[in-house]
Amino acid sequence: MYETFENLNQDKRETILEACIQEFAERGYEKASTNSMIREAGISKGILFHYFGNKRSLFLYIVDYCLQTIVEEYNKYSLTETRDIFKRLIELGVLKLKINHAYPEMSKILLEALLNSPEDMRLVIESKYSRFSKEYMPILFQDIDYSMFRKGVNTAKAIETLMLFIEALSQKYLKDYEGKQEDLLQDIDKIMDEYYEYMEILKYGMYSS
Amino acid sequence: MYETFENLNQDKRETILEACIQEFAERGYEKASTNSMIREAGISKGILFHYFGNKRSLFLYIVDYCLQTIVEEYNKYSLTETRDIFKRLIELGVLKLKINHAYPEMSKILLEALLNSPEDMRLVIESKYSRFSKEYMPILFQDIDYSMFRKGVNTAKAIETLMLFIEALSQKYLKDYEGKQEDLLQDIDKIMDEYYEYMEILKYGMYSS
Amino acid sequence: MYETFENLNQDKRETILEACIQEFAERGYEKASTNSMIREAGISKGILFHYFGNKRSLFLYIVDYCLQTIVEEYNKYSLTETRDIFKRLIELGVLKLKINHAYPEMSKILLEALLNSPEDMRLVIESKYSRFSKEYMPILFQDIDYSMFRKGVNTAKAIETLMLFIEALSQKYLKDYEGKQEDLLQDIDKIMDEYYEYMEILKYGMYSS
Amino acid sequence: MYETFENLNQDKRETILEACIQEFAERGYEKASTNSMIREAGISKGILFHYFGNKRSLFLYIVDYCLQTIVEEYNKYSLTETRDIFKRLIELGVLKLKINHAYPEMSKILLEALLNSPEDMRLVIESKYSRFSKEYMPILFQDIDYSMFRKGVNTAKAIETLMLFIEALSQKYLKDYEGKQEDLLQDIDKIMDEYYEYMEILKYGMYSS
DNA sequence: GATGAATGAGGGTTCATTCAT
DNA sequence: AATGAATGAACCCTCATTCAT
Repeated sequence: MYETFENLNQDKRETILEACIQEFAERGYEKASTNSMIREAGISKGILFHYFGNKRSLFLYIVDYCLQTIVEEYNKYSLTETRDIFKRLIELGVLKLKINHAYPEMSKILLEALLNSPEDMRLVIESKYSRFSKEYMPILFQDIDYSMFRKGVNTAKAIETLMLFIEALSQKYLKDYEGKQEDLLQDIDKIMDEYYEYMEILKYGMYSS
Repeated sequence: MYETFENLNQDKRETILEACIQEFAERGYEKASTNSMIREAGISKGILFHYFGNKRSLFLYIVDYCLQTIVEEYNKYSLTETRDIFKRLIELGVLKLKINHAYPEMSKILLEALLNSPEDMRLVIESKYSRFSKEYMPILFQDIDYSMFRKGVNTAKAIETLMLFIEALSQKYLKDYEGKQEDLLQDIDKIMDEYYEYMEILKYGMYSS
Repeated sequence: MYETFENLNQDKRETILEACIQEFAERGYEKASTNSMIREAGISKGILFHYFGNKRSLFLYIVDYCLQTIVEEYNKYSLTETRDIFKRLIELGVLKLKINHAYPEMSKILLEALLNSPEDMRLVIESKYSRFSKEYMPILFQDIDYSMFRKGVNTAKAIETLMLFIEALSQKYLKDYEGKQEDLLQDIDKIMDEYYEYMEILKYGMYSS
Repeated sequence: MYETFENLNQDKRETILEACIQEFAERGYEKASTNSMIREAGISKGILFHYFGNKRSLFLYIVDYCLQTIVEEYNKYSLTETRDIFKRLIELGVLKLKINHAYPEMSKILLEALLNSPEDMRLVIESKYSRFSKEYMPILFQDIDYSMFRKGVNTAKAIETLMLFIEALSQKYLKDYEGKQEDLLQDIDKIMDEYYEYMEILKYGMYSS
């Protein structure tokens, strides 16, 4: 399956992928129009369905492609060696921010796929995600130096707090920079400083002085 | 505009509003079917468009209605008199949770309207929101006792941190309780306890001991 | 259901029915094109589906309409009072012939509906038919004078033989006159004579001299 | 024409023929999918059309092939030497039944081809049939002992009656045994007895006692 | 004010046929 | 000879919107 498509030369393949990604990102699974895709990609109706069978399979292929691309991107950046969970999470947060910003359409597709896909695709998509999570999460949490937390702090709760917060912060920045001309990357140092500033507050609450 | 609709007797008006709200909440703006609405409301196709002109205007009207309803709900509950920002925010968070849970459809519409509406409506909808924010935010932050923050803490940043966190926490709880049989209200005390637990960690980092 | 359609003025209704009947008769259920129907009837795509919901319902409606028309036609002609099964069957055969020839498209639809309709419609269609058969068959066989059969003839077998034969004969005549300019009705007397001639042979074998 | 196909080795040729026959038999001319055929036959799209030009020609070729196969089968069985038309026809009827049952797909194709093929192929197909009939009929009717008919019986009419009846009877049995597990061949003696029973009735009417 | 019949572009999908390789 | 990628018209069906009544 999909091999017809994957035997295409890179140029054409990317043109098609881009057209599909753009359409799915902009309008979501159900509203995305295969007509728009073929128009944009400059291919015929028939060949799109020859490649992917139907809209559903096309979408799942695109989700796979996005997930793979994004995961590769994550893997490119090895996190700094540190046992300080704060440092790790900040790094992760910033990395996430960068990747989200570098691949806004793919990121949008992946997010929407998880939240708003039709019932019958949800399970499939969730399993794709969990495969990634299971691979990545352990790296994030192994060899944390828990001794730095002050006594009385529920470390599990603390870490959950941190992650929730990082997530929320990412969303905020993405929204701020959405559609703006100037690149988020230019401001990345300023953003990291802000991250640190926010995190310092949390850190103070969690670590022993 | 809309005045023919607003001259209707309350019963009919509410039947129509309910039908539209239900449909928009369930299927989102684009997929929502005006046919479903008129079927549910027991009115004719023509009159719906006579009232609202087109689907877009109908949706904007519904968004307004939801926003107004939700804001009124916020205003019903006067927050406890306190100058402690933590207490205020926890109360706000819980209030938000309650209202979201009490008006799940309206809340869903408002959220989706902000996130997923077509390009050409986004600006209009955002401006509706900001009008509300501008009205509500001051109440939330007037007469805060900033003296409780420990020295060196950027209070503006701290408050922003808190709000981001509350928001993220709300989303988490709503997701947890989404579709579950048992009522969120039954667990509200347990949830408030958890809120406090999380907040204690943050508070410890921000307040002087 | 279907009431929108049935409220149409007779002219338009008949134009549409005719177009649909023609298309279904010519190409069968699955191959029949709703596009051809609307083109022929001069109506829009939307309104056809507004009237009938979908192709399946449209077809069932058409089958009902044909069945009703044909049954009415049968009922118009009351069979001669006779207790001779031969006479009855000849009359019935000729009547069948006439009706088939007068309504070739409806007859074709009804036949095809019974033989070649998709699995999920077969039962529905069969039940429509059986309602008609149950009503009509008793009339055909009540008060038959069985004493006329010669001894040793299995009357059940004999009658089955007759009916099979009549059926086959009908098919032959219909095929002979199919598409021919000259009308079967003009030749009906000649045909009846032939019928009698054939039947005399059988009768001689079954009746006591 | 067709010669590239006919130069194939027998194995491949039969694989392809079988795949096409199966598909045409199962779904009829128009709905038959060339895709299914090539999938089943394990050949490429291009070569199928290289062999046969287009679907229409392919179908006509298949019809020819079926007709030829079935005719050969008829010729294999030489009818018992007898001048009694009844015996001949019973044998023919049973032979027809056997062949229909032994080659259900080819038989189905031939029947459908005659009844339901598109306008523009009907004539061509009918002429193929008639060539066969003209060849076979004389054998059936030569040296009949007409002296056995009783006086006053129009023998031509009588024979036509018999043939029509045999045809109708065959259809009945095929329908009865269609899709049934137990084999028609097992019941063939019982069926022949029934044939005789029916025919006795007719014979009594036609022959001089 | 109120109805709902009517429109037609657009939705995803299938398929015989062609043609560069 | 043989492949199968590519085409595009046709398939049934949906839907916001209009308009005569």
